[in-house]
Amino acid sequence: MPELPEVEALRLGLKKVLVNATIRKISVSRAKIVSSSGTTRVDNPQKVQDFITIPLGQKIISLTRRAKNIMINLSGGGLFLVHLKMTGQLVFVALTGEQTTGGHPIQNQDLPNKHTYIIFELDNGTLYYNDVRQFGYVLYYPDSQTLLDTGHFDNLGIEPLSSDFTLEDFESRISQKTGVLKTVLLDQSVVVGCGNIYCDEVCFASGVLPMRKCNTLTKPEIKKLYDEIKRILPLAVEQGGSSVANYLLADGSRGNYAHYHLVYGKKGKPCAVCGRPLSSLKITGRTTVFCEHCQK
DNA sequence: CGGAGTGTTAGTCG
DNA sequence: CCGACTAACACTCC
Repeated sequence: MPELPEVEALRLGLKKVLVNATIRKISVSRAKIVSSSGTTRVDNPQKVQDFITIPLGQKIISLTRRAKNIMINLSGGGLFLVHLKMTGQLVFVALTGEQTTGGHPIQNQDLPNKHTYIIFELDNGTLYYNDVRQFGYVLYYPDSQTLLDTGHFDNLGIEPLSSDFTLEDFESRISQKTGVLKTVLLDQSVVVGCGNIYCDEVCFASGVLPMRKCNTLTKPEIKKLYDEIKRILPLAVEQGGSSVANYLLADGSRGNYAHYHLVYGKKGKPCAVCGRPLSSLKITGRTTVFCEHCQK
């Protein structure tokens, strides 16, 4: 269930092993995964047919990312768009047996397994797409313009890891908003990349309560939120990256997260700063954890 | 066993 | 334009 740092760490890990690999064979065992995105999911035999035939013989030339989407770009100009949603995983098993993975926390399990829906056989190994809840998708587009024309990226906000993400930009975006902070941070049309974990972590690190209305935030509070987004997300990419590289070293089902979370999943546990028990509340239907004492 | 909850996000409705 | 809610689906935890 990856947020931006996990997706970026996965991209960086896979980039090392996938670039220059040639696609030999593709199998799809659940048509809707490659047929359509969104909530109305329809099997489309023609899309499956194109997906498993057009890319054959092509090389993977690069892996890029927009928000939580990974693009696998092919030598023929086409590309795969991957969104892992809640439980998607990509696992690459090299011919040497070494594994590179990321996304949903990996269980020790056979590959392929009952949640494997796509298998890409490459000249240097095999790439598996697994997805327990099947919300994610891997779509093939003949070129990047066709992807843009779908409007898939139209409502995405600024990339927090890019140099375009400036304090001025963040301030102008957030101060216009009337909603509560957590909801706005979760809203991918403002700043992309924060999901339920990083929203809570950023709010805690910034000393700001997640239920604050955005238009009541002071300039120093906005600056602090901005600084913490710029600090925490790249830090998490690094930490994710260190264990994405080789999953045999990862500590089982908990995966690579949790080591450095200060509030997520810690309701009732002592605050890392003041020791008082952390509180919890639903905001926009999402469990939110915070410290009543340390966050204002 | 039953119901709630899960790192996402599109779509719908008032 | 908003916010609230739902759906897509499988599994785990009380």
